[in-house]
Amino acid sequence: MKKVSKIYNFLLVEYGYQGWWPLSDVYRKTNNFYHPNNYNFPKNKKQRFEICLGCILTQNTSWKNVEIGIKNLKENKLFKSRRLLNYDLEKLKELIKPCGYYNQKTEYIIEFTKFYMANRRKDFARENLLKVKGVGPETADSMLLYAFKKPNFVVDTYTKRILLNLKICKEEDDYYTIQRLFLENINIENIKEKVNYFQEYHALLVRHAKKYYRRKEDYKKDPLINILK
DNA sequence: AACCAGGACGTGA
DNA sequence: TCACGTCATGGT
Repeated sequence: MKKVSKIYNFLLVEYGYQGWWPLSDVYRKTNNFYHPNNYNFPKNKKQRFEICLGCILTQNTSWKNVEIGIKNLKENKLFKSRRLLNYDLEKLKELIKPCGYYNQKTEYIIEFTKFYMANRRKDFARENLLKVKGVGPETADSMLLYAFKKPNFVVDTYTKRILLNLKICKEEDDYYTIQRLFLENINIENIKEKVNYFQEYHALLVRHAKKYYRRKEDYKKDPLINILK
């Protein structure tokens, strides 16, 4: 099935490099979170930690909202795990409030940070990440792919919505069925290249979905339908 | 002004 | 396992 690579090629030409994962201090002067066609991130521990927290904060929430929370955290120098754990709980909730679900997310972030500190010298195993309260399959894969550069494919609701519309998957397909579709239809050997590819692919799918998959009446306008014929 | 956003958890069946 | 309710702010 060459559909997987056909989709990628089309999206890349259509939208260009997306520069994920967005980071608050990439281009400080322009206040731009993105770094298109530069996969050399994270550059340090703070950036890695910021990505992990961002993965939790963006659960079922627009990135615009998350940006506000990220800025709040950054202004208070909270991308250091020990400092975050010692920070006042109610103040922390206030900083995270713009991200929505702020009570849960504050708890999730604290739980994750404890895990993060306890395992900082080891490699984060996916199964262990999933034991952390607030870290599900997508969040775990996002962290592994963007913060730890592991070749995992991130499946979000947009991904399934697109594949359903293109009749590439079925309604009853679960997370891992869809993930396998991508993992098994890529012939890139080099791990580094594979990571870059998966990072870009997921970002492109999100970009594309924002254009054609917010309202149902737009689904049929998706140019990918014709591309795959 | 309703509707939804780069999900995950807890519950009951 | 699985369907369903819940969590919540900010943008369109």
